Amino acid sequence: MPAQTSTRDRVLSAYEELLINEGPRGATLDAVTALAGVSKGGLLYHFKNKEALAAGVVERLKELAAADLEQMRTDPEGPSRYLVRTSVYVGSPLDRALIAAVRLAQCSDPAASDLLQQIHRDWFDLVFHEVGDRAIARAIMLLGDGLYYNEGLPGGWPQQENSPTSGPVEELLEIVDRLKALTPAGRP
Amino acid sequence: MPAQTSTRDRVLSAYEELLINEGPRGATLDAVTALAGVSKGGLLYHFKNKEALAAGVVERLKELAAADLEQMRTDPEGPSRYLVRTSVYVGSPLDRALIAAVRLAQCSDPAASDLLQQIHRDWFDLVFHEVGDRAIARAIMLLGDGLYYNEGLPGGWPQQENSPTSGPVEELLEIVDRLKALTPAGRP
DNA sequence: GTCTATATGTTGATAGAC
DNA sequence: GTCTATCAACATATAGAC
Repeated sequence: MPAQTSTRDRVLSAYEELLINEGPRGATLDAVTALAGVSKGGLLYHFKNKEALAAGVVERLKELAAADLEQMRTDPEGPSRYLVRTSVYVGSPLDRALIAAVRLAQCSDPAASDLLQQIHRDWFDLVFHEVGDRAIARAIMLLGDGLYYNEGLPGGWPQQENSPTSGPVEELLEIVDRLKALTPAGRP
Repeated sequence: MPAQTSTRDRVLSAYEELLINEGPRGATLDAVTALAGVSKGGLLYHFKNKEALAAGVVERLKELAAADLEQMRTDPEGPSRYLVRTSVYVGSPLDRALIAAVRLAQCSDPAASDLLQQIHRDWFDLVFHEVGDRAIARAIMLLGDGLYYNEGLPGGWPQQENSPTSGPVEELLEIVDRLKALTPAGRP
């Protein structure tokens, strides 16, 4: 694993960046070549067409998500808190790959859609196993989803710095704890 | 207000439909003309360019959202329950206009972004006024956001019919009630 | 108000030199 | 492995007939 990123990796990251910031529309081959500092021929040597580029993003996400799932499974605070904690966009490689894949899925990329659905299901399984109640688990998932889309997707519900709906994660984690505590009393 | 939809309205609806189902990429003028059953010249008579088409979607959303906000303000169950209840995508004109605008915002349409942000802020203000606690209000908003994105955006976290994370709204509304009830005890 | 025809620019992809 | 042409396909937009 060289610290020196390969051209292939640079191209892939540039494509991710453009998917995130400009959307699928702006992520043209020309734009990718410009951002990656490579010619069109150079790009197409590594990825024979645009479809292969998208497949590269999906493959990268698959690996990052697998590692993250293991983190979530073994986190000392438990999967629910881990999920919400890590649902605020910080621009990590996983964050970027996830958002890029969401963009691809929005343009009807079946591989991206399938993987995102799988990831989402994996998360739910861990949360459900922890809290024991489907509705509560669902609510916690939605909290995370809302966070991801709100603060991760430029142009979702576009947020300004001090938007009333943004704020510290801690207050949300406290809500998560209360939701978890609600579970036993959940059946009247 | 004729029940017979004008060509202009048909064009606008076709553009919305394509934004939702095919994404901004697939919402080409040709596709719009095909779906609306009008020629390119006919379309461009009503909207002189693509930017005007997008502005038309934003304008339509503005009107629908204003009417919806009034509903939310006066709903007998209160704004929070109204928000979550109506955050499940049912394909209403408002739903469609909202998702279409989200797509536009994702492709860096400033007018769409601004309006979406304003709508989101209006919702939050009502919810916050009802529950009195910023963190709880934020959690309820995120619940709604997650719902919207999950079940409204094709390709978000793509859901199958009986996905573990989908389910009846009622159970979520119960969670909302419990969140609201949490408020007084919220300060330890 | 709606149509056809056409101009102009982009985009994805190929061929072949270095 | 990377580059420079170059092309066919498609997108937006205009002009003008009906």
